[in-house]
Amino acid sequence: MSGSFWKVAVEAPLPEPLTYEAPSQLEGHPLLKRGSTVRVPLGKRTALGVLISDGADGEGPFKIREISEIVASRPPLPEPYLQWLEWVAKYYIHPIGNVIESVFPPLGKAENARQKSRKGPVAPVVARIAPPELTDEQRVVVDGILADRGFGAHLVHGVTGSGKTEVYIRLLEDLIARDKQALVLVPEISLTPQLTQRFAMRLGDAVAVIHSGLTPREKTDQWWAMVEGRKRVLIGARSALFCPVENLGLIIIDEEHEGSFKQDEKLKYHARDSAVVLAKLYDCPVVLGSATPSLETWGNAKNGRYRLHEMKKRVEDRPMPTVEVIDLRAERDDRKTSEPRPDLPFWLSGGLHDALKETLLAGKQSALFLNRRGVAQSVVCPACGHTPQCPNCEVSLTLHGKNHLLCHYCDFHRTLGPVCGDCKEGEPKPLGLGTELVENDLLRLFPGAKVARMDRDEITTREDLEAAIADIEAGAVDFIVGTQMIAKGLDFPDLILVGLVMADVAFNLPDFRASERAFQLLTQVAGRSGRHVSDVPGRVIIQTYNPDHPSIAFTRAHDYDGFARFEMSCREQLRYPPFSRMGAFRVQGLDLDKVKRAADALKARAERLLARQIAYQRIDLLGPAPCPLAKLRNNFRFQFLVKGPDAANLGRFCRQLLADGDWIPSGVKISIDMDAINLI
DNA sequence: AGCACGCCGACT
DNA sequence: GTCGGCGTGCTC
Repeated sequence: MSGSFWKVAVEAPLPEPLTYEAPSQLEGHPLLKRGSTVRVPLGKRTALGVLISDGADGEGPFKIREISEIVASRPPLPEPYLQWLEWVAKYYIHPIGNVIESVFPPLGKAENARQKSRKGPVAPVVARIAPPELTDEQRVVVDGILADRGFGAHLVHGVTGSGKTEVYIRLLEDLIARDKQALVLVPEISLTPQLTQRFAMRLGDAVAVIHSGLTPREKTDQWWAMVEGRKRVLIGARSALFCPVENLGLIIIDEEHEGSFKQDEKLKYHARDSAVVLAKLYDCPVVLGSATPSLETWGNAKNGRYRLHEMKKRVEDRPMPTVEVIDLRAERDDRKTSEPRPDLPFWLSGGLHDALKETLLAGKQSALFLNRRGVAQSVVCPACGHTPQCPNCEVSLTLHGKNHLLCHYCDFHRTLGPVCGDCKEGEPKPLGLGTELVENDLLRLFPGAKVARMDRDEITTREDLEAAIADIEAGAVDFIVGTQMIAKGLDFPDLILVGLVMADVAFNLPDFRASERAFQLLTQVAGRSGRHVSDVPGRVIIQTYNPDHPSIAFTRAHDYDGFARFEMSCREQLRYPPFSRMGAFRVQGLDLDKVKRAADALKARAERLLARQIAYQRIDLLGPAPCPLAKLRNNFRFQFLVKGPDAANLGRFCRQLLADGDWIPSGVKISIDMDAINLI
């Protein structure tokens, strides 16, 4: 009595669904249908899977095994959601089984997980407050988006402090009134209590929150609360997209330009782009918000694929901060000639020093931004020029504290001896600077001042972050010194001065997006200043060796449009995204020679494929070349880029290129990163 | 991912 | 002589 055959996406790295047989006692079961979760035997164990389609035939080299059971506790995946998962697997060229398992609740044993967690509530519980009055600009944007409830991608381009969050809240209030559910995606780093509280104060207990600080049990609780419809709005980082809600009516992506929406390991999906596809399948709006949209999104807004909504003013007509640029080259020359200021550390210009002092005396707060942690970038021996390197990665070690050398890419660390390990003569000296050094110098320059350092060394847990924010809000801090961590989302009333210690670090990276990232970073950091003062504008001081760099010039003028126009024309000339799509093949392994040969072989295969099919003639091949970080955790890494005008065509090419992996030598791994953001 | 198989170093 | 290290390979 054989039952029907089913294709099942099993939670294992298998490229295709496997075929199983539904035993006769399952025939007629109401959950024996596409989207249901089942348990199946797989090798010597049992695994979860999702039914994809019936009617498969029993042909093939395998002996077909039976589905063990239907996991009835999990609701079947909604059809549009399942279609989305299939799209994700295909587009990002990732095994369907591994894509499917991302939608399983974090805690495997769903049945046990459905009890309440013992800890306090995960989503903040706060008193509701009355809505503020919308500005004219906000009103226009809200009405514009609400005008059409079907699919539409909307870019809300609003300057920092223009009140994008209030726009989101209004859209969510409307959505809750219509009995729908929404996903709100924010970069993990800005998923602060400050932000979630703002939502909770207006939307009350409709809000669920998922972030990396939660235990699996807590995440699972939030997951079920959304899936069962007890909560309406899920706020989370990119992975919140993998919560299969039934009633999806809106997706919001805040700070859509953020690179962290792209996952760069395992399933290398872009949460923003995937969200647009998900919204399309659910026929609902998706809202992308940013003060500095990615050029990909800007291109889509300009060519009419996305609707553009502009907010050019800060709320309550607060002024944009003034931006001053200090040329560090001139500053260095000054120190040789006119009255030298030996009291100042090398990284601090007289102008920035005076501004810091002034702000301190006025009882206000300043923030100094530098995207490098540690005391120094590295150390160098003055006698022989030797710089200690990480033995596992091709990078120099960073100095932390007095004598700790740390690799920022793997967990290698060692103590720095008093004499150079190479020539045994020189005494190693710090080279460059990091947040720790800035902090130390500030404490020396302004005795008694309170300095809060915010970087990954100082802030490791959510509690640390909450404590730091509370300190700053309470006015117990005079200076904030931080990395990226302070660039995004934070909103402090007394913060009126922002200094960028060395802007150059951002745009000297070997990446075609370096200028874009530098502009975004500068603008976002600058936007932290003076958000709550209506009379005097906040102040931003940028120290740089390249005052004429376009990223700086346009930041100074608060001119996003100008920057976008400039950068778009560069991209167009070089046929870089958004004027093309790009996929990055990464070839890695422990044996340099083997890896190199595999990378060359991959290119040879690509060339053959290109020559064989006319449809691929406009695809460019770049490389293979060693990755900018050519050795990481002992793995040698090569990169091979493919570029083409059409996403679907390029995708087909890449899938075909990876179709049979038989030729890949053992010990070498090849992966593909579609629409790669991180080319490092 | 698991889970096995398989072939080389230090231990009762 | 075995215990066990984790490299390699397979799963309907």
